[in-house]
Amino acid sequence: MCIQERRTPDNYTFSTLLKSSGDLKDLKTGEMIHCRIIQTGFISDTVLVNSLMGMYFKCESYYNIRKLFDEMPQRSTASWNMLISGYTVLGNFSFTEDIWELVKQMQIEGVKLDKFTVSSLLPLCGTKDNTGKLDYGREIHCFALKNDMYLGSLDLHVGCCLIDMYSKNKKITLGRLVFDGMSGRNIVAWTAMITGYVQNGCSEEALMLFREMQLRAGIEPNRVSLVSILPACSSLAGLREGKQIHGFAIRNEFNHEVSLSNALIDMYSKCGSLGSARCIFYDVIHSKDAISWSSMIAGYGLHGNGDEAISLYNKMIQLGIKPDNITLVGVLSACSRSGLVNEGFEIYNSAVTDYGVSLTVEICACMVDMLGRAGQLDQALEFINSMPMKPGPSVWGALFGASVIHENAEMRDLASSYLIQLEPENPSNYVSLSNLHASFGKWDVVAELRRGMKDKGLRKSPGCSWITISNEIHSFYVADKTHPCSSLIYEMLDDLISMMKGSHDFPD
DNA sequence: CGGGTCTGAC
Repeated sequence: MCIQERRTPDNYTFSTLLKSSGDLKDLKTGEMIHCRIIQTGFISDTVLVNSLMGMYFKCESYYNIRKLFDEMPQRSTASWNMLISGYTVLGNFSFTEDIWELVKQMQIEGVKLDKFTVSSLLPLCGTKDNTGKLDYGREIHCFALKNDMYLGSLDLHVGCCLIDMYSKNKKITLGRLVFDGMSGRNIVAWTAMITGYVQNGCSEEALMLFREMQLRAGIEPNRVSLVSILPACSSLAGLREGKQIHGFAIRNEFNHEVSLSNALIDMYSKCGSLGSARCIFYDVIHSKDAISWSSMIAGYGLHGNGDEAISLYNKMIQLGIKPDNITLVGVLSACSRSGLVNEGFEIYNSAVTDYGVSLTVEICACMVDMLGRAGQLDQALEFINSMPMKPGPSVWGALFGASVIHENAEMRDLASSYLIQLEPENPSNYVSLSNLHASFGKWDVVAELRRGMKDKGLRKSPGCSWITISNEIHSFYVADKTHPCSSLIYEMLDDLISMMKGSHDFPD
């Protein structure tokens, strides 16, 4: 070996090393570099401390970010952004103060908020559980408008965050406005908009945009965009569209990704093709996750196959995959639909005590539905009274449905009064009650309910079902006689109804 | 020195 030249590392050396150890999530090496930075006296370099915080962020070591932030002599916008990023992962309550107080503090100290700050704050303005902070989101949007983020065109990252924020707050038209105002839209922007439509129940718009992206903008879908669009196919029962996407995924070798397989399992089972769903499920050999199992279990339940759902659930447990609250909803609704009350109760108890599944209002609704459908209305009410949280509309809705089936007027009226109290603006609550009274011939009650709805300006969009037969969509509404084959269809429907009534599995 | 879109539920 020749004589080695010993050089002192400078801030660029450290910065590069920190980036690498962060990307590798190598906390140990990162900490060693941190030591060297202290030893060499670089710890007063603001940019270098920001790099350190970035490394700790990537290594998920958030409390070190706070410590560095508190101890640094000079802070730049990037330092504040790092701290805010830590908050976005940990949530508001893990550090001592409120994040919005922090933003206020930032402004008091005269630190300029930049596009990074804005795109870290926007995701906090739209949570999935509807407790979004739309007002804050709008304010940040204004801030972005007034500052340099709209110079030339809206920064793509900021734009995507805005679309996402508006769609999580159920303001999809505002999201679309942002989308239309963005230039140089890339696949991420298109996918953010498509996802917004899907999450707001606008599946047709989502599919239209997905097509437009490919045909007009010439952008090839990637894995994420395929995963985003598949639920739109599921909710429209669009088997054709779903199969096309599956084909595209195979051609582009996305089909071995778990997330895509999971979305396909769900799509196939909701589009009536349980066999295809099962094929995908058994094809994902190595990397099945809780979502794969949950989707398949729910699929069996959806097709009335309660026993299969239960045995798959047991197999999942045996293999050591931890069920979560959504798995439990799937298996319990399968039990409910197949009348497997005892089995359902057993699963419920073991999930809560053995696997630590935390109770959600959806799980409770499943239990009420299961007990209620089986005619155990008193037990259902007892369950509601023992719930650890406030029973929501889904819970009372389940009790209402069961009381109607089992003709328990007292229970029905109790459930109905809660429903109307909880959701006075939901037309379905009045319509189902009105239809029920109509079936008894109590037209005065019907008239009163209808008048009440009219006074509130409530209208229910009529239920609709449809089927695609050789490229043509045939749709049907209540008492719809407009289809050319109408008389034939009703004839068959009558036959089916009498067959079902003749079966022992039906109560009437 | 830092950022964006993503699958399962009554």
